[in-house]
Amino acid sequence: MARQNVRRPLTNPRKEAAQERSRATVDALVDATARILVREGFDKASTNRIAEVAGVSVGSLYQYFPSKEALVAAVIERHQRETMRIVRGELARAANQPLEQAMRTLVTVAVKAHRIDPKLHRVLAEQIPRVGKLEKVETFSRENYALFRAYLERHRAELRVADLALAAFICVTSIEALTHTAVLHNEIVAVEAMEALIDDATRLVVGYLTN
Amino acid sequence: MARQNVRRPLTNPRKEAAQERSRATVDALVDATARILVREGFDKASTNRIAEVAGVSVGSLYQYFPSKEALVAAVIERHQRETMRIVRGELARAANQPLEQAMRTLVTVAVKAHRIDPKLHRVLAEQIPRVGKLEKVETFSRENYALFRAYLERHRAELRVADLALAAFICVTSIEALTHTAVLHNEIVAVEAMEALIDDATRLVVGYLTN
Amino acid sequence: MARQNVRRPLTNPRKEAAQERSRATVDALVDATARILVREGFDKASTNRIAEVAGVSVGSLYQYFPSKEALVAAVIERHQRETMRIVRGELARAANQPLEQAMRTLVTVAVKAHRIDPKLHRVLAEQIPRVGKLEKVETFSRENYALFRAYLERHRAELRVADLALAAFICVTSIEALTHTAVLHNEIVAVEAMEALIDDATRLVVGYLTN
Amino acid sequence: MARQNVRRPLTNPRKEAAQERSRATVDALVDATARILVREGFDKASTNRIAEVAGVSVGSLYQYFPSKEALVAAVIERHQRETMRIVRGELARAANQPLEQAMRTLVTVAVKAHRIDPKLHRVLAEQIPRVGKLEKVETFSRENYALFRAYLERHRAELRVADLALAAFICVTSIEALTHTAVLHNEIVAVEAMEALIDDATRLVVGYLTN
DNA sequence: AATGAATGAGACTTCATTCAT
DNA sequence: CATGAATGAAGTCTCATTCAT
Repeated sequence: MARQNVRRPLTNPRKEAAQERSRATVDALVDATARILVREGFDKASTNRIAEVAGVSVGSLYQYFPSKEALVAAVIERHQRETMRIVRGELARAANQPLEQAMRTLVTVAVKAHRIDPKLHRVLAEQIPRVGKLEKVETFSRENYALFRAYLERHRAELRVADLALAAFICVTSIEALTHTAVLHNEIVAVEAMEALIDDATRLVVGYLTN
Repeated sequence: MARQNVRRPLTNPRKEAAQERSRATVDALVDATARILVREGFDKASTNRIAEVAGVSVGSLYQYFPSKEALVAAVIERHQRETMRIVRGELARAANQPLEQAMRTLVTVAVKAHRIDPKLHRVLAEQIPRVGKLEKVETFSRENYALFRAYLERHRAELRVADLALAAFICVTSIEALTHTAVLHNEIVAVEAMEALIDDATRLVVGYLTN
Repeated sequence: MARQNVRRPLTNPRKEAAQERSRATVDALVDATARILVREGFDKASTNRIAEVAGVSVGSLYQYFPSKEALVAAVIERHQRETMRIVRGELARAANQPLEQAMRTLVTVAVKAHRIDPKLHRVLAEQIPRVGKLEKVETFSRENYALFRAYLERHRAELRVADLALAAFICVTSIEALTHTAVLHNEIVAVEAMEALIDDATRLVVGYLTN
Repeated sequence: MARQNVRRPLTNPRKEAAQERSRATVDALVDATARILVREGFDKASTNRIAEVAGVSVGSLYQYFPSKEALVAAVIERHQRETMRIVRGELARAANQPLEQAMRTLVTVAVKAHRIDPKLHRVLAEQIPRVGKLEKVETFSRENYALFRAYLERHRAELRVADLALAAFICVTSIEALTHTAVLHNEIVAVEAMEALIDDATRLVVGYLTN
């Protein structure tokens, strides 16, 4: 009551604090969503439950996210951002490597990417379609595909494939499927097994591109 | 007497639909489910909607299917049965073909299989995990994998891969992913494009297996 | 089609046969209802289930009973008829017995009556209210009450109670409650225990009436 | 965190209704349930109807009660609590009274208890068995029985009954049945009639216990 | 902004009853 | 008459979202 009359400097520290609190709330909500998604599945992820796990009221949830979809989208986005952060550097490195090495790098990175949070990845892979547009994921694949294609263009001389677009499709799709399945379905994979997979996946695409 | 108390998994159908009228109803329901799944997605497939589209009352739906899941399971099963019917014969043929030809056969069959009802296939692929046990699908993949592996055993002499299990995994996974993605995501694919894909997918696995 | 033209003697044996079959069906239905009521409770007693247990189609059920209520009513009626058959004779005997002996007879008969089908009795006692009018039961109590009251009138000289109506109410209600509770709630009662109960219940009402 | 997963029997309430508005809602729901039970019977007491009569949405109903049964249980509990509040004091008084006076007190209290809300009492008596565990009621009877038995123990010297357990059973059961039936079935009872009943019921048990 | 009580459309399912065969 | 497939009103319950405090 009396509080409202307290003067504060114009560079409002209050606001900053508030902003920080907001960010914390948002994070808690996204965290909670991801956690529930992983531990209990999409169907258990009701907004009330999410808010509860986040230690926040439903009202607050809707202060920051206009809908449940938005929340799930945020989880996806964050997962993708994390993936990108890890992947981007290594992909850049690949750009300057000779073919075989580059392919090995790609495969290795793909495995790494799938290992960031395999369970979340799986849930998202399985339930993303239900969340409106899967644009985010599409975007991601497209970027991968584009980078790969560009690499092929630069190394066209070494290749024995006619249609680079097709070649890119084949390589990207195969690598993605192999690493995805390997990581998710044998959730605990012995290191050696994974190394063998990386070897063979590399040989698969290199052979295809160069023979 | 005791019969009635036997608990069945909720994904099995309820009655065998002896009479003709029954069978028509059951078919209409499965049809309707598939149609809604394809046109409107899993979330719109409420039991009331399904019954409505099937031109039947909800009561009838529950006379034959103990739950919504059972209906989806029936759709899956039917789709799988159809797929199998088409695939099985051709796979048998592949068993006696030389490597390259066999691989081409496999890829071609995979494309054909995915073309049976691509949209349905897509929905099922995306939402099967939600339907109780995905046993049926697993069974399917396993069968494919086993057949493939057996083929490799018989042709071991021609191969340059050490680990046949790994090789089978790589080939089956790649072929499945490539044909799946190619058929579903470019839903209308020019014949030539598909031929090129088949060529290259074949080359991909043959190269991998023999170089 | 041709059948309809077959001539039959006027004393139609067909009809008798049919009547017998009808009776069998009706009995089967009432049996089934009682059995389900006892074994599975009122809520499980759906008309479809009843028909099934009776080995008859629902359609037939409705041929003989206009509603589920009618079926339950039939069960009640039959139970009451059986009870009466057993009880009536003994009650008649009591009419000519001296007070104490008569009371003992009544109590004993009440125990016997409750033992005819205790579980059914219990279910009926608990769920009859739900079946429309409980007239049948009321009728039953009224008859008991009237008989008892008449007995008191005839033995008025020996009694030390002023209000015979009240006395009848007190005795009938107590005997009913005691035997009901004793039989139903200790479903397996040692014979001696029951004898003791009979002794004391007799003493209860005799003392009340004569002191 | 783990708290939420604790399974509770479905007859316990869900929340404690901390705020004032909540409590009002809960009360309205229990009230509405009792009212419908009395006026229209158990079968008409659907959750939607209850919510409607309570002037509340179904959602709110389920916010506080996990099932319809839980609501009925709440009604029972409340009724029992009220009964207890009235009865307990008087029973305590009886403990120190001489036999005849004590019995009269008990009978009088029983009448009073049945008069709290006779119609509700009747419905509950008839439909309680259907509501999961009738623990509450059983508990109640047991308490009565135990208190009565204890009284008999203390006055054993004056009694002419051998088996106190049996005697307690007979007295408690008779008093309960007489007052229950008297109050419920002659819903409007002239005061004198009730006095006469009390007199005679008292004489019934006193005579039994002491002659 | 935060809270959490309240909302209500809508999902799933059952079951007494009807009716075509 | 028998059969059993079909009906659909009605019941229970959930959950995304709103709104008064």
